[in-house]
Amino acid sequence: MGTAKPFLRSPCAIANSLDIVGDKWSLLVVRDLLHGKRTYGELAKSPERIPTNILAERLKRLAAAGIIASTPYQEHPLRHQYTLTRKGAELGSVLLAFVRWGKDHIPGTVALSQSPATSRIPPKKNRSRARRAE
Amino acid sequence: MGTAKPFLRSPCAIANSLDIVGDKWSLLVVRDLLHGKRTYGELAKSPERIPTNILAERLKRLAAAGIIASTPYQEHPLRHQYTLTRKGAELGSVLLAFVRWGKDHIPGTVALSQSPATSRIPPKKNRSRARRAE
DNA sequence: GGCACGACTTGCAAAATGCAAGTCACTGCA
DNA sequence: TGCAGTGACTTGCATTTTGCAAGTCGTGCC
Repeated sequence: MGTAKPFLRSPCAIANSLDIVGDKWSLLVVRDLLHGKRTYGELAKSPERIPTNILAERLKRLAAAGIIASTPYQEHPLRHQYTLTRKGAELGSVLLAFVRWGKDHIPGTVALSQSPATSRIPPKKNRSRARRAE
Repeated sequence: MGTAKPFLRSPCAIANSLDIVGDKWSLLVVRDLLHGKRTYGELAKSPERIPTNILAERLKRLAAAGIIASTPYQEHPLRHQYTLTRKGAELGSVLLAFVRWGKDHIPGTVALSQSPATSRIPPKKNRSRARRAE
């Protein structure tokens, strides 16, 4: 149990943070989640068009790292909604630092302001005929 | 000229920042430079042991992105010292956000406190016999 | 003269990325 | 009733990026 943490590279907090979210996509997923997106489809439609296989893998990785939590919101086709854990939400300060730096030093970039969007899970259009046997 | 920025993925400041430093090594190099390291050898000796080919490539990339500047500090074997530009130094706030997040959420990690080290460029032991023909 | 050392390069195997399809389980409508 | 969507993923590669191990170059030093 209490086996000492192996630390992939060193005990440095920065190095270990980068081992978790140090790639081109993870923080964009966190950004979208902070902005209120919740389903796979919404995440896949972000302007950067993350490849779907990578999105699926990142969601697993981030969940394994305790940054996001996925809870099923419907049983049958089995769909989940993804939300940030506290740990994940606190990456917000890192995102904020990136936004500031980017706007200051990369001409033309903008902060995709978060539109709370109040996106609910699929409007759940009343299923006219569905209902499986049983 | 005034050609519109292509924007690799989107105009988002975060996405564009990640296109520059969004990998496992770049920010560690920036960290070391902020901590006062200046030569290739010093950077290569960091606890994470960055592979030397990757270090050489990252230095080129960061220089091309205007994050670091390399100036020769000796002619003959031709050696450079690497320093952060203002743009690079301002990544400090991003690093700081990562340190805080890492220390709060990844047990056991620490901030490799910056030792100004006052590391000068090699002590320049007076060259006893060097001096090439000519 | 020759070994050692710092600063890079080169080669190559292994892993990650990106694109295009394919699959599964419904939903919607004729 | 049946068939074309649609959302949420998987699977298959081709390409690119890592990472490890050596190799090279030009001295410094004895």
